[in-house]
Amino acid sequence: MEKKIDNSISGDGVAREGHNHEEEEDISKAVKDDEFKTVIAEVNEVKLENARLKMLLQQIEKDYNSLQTRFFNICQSDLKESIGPTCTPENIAEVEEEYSELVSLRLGRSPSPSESKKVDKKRSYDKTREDYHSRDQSNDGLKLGLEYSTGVSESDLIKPNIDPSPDNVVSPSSEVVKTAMKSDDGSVKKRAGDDEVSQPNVKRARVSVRTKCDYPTINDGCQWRKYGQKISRGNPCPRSYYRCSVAPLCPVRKQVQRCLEDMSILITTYEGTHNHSLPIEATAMASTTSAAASMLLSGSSSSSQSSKDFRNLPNISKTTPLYLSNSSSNPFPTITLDFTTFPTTSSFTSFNFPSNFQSGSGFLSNSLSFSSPESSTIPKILGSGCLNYDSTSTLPYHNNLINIGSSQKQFDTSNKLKEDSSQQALTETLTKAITSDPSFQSVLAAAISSMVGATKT
DNA sequence: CGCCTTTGACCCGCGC
DNA sequence: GCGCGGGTCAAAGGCG
Repeated sequence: MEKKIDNSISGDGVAREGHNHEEEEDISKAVKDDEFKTVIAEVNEVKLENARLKMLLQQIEKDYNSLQTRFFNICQSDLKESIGPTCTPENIAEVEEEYSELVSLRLGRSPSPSESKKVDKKRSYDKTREDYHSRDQSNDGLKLGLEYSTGVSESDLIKPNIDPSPDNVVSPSSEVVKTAMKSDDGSVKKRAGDDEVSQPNVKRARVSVRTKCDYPTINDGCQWRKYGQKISRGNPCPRSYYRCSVAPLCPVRKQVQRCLEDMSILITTYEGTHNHSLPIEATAMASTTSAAASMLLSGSSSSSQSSKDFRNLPNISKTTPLYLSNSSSNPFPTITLDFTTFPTTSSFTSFNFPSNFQSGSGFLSNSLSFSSPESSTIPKILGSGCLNYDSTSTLPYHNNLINIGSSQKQFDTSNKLKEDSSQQALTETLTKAITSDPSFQSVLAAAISSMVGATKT
């Protein structure tokens, strides 16, 4: 009896338990279903997003390809023009070779024969630098679009957002690549902080800034430590060598020298990119020089071609040489920003340096004047004040000149009539320049950032 | 004490 | 190979 009761009780109990368990299972099942549905919905959303991104990517690729085609067509048409009616295969080969040297922005460009030789020489020169050189080659070979090769980003960023980091092109070496150097006893020692300078064939851009300044050096907001001084040939004024002392491993250097023609003009040449944060007052100069160097590198040819380049540009008259831009003594592509002139009719103030940047001594810049052999690729922009762009030598910096395109048109901005009549063409050309040349965009960006920075401070 | 400038020596590339 | 010039090193000294 007891057992029956027990059984019945226990049986009831089991039945009840089973019922409860089923309910719980139902509930958990419902919850799981909900979760499953949610996950599926999320997956679907992700899929949609993915599809959208794919489409975007395809669109970008499409745009890129069309731009590439257009660019190539332009190159081809220029090529044909330069070949002229007497068009022989030899001619074509010759001109193409020349183009390959002149146009470093050329899409998919492979190094010119001379460059290849250089590279080979480099490799035989020092195997320890092979990695670096291959990187350099890759930088050299194809630089396109708005992508800046920023070694800076790998370590530390300069404050301005727009940092084209020319010297990433210039100085990926600015990271930790130390130059080996043989000492007297034959052993190999390292030169502290000599990251890029002793890379003999590395393509390095320099940005030369001409300012009217009574002080020994301009105050660009950065901290510098002098490490050497030399009296260069032909100029009684000594050249001083400074190294950035903000960060111990910063590869940036600058040379300061007075101009022989005008002792009031101070020529400051910057080299390298800061691998650390900069004080806000130093960012304007840093971004500007970076942008300028970026532009230089993206469109520069090797220095050895300067004479050939000049030959191709009879319209460009050579001006008084600067010591730092002497092709024989300066194997590096150099870009010169001339802030010694004062345009009166310009409305485009591109570089506003901090007030302590010797603005009182007449430092004011308004634009860039490009006189370049690479006219086919580097848009000639704006000038009064001036930025002279060239591979090795400083080309004439005409006040109030705008050199545009390969035709080397010159717009006298001081002449209002001409300005009005050419306004439309200028706008069109500038639009083309902005849309076609990433380097120009970088300079423009730097200029804008400088302006924004100036208004903020 | 740390940072900077000065300055002579040294290294290296290049032209002859 | 040698000389020249540019660029850098590193010891010594100054300065705050």
